[in-house]
Amino acid sequence: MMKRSKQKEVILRIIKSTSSHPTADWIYEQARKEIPNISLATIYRNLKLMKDNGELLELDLGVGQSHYDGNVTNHYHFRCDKCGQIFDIDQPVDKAIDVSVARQTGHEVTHHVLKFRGICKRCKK
Amino acid sequence: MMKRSKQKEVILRIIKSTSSHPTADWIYEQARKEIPNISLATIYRNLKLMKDNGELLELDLGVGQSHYDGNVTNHYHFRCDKCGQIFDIDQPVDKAIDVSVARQTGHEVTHHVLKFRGICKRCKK
DNA sequence: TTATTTGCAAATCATTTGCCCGAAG
DNA sequence: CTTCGGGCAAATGATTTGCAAATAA
Repeated sequence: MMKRSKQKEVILRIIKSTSSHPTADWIYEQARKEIPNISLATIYRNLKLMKDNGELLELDLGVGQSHYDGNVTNHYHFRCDKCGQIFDIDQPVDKAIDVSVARQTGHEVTHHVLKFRGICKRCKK
Repeated sequence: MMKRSKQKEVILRIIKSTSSHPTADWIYEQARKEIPNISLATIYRNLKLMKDNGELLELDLGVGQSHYDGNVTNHYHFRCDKCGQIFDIDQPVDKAIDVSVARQTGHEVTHHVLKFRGICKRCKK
């Protein structure tokens, strides 16, 4: 019962075609190029729907806005403390650590979120 | 040049004497018991000051308010997706992974933040 | 037709700020 | 004294919501 709409298509296409981990705002600006009167609320509404649908990830970096990621395969991120840019980390996800923590704590561990912080290659120069 | 004040003392004492990873709001309620007319803005102002001073940590769990932790030694956390409670994870911090990511990406990695998610022991029952 | 979705504006919610007063050094 | 910290209320910024009109099924 989820209707498709032009705005949904545009939003999903924008997210799937970038690896820049954009914010809702950036997606909004891009979408406006195709649908000039699209509303920011529509962006947020659809991002949430698609997130709940497993079509994208919401990254909470703890600073300002959320970032969204069209790459739904589990992976880690690095955030530059200077320019704020987010990079994917090409490092295998360690499932064993979840098991280890579950055994140690007695909690049921479904997954973990790992974020690296520092200064990116470019800003370092 | 940081003046000491009764409110600073109270706030710091509250945080240092719990391992419940409280929110600013909870700290506010506790502080009111000792200083009834203390302001929430004062709580936030001092939490930020103390964070910048390295006296406490701010945990951003990506859901609602920030949580604060008087334990400044680097450690991991687990958040229950049902009750929202946060638990410390007694697992050694893996510094080697920072080095590995730095080598692989060329970025300067200062640290990483690792959060486990799932259902806690209590909620699981 | 009729259930969803949209755009818009107003509402939330956590956090921050401006301002003027009181307290610390 | 004189500067910094505090209380209060108003401002902010990101995200959400209510609602009537538009649109997909």
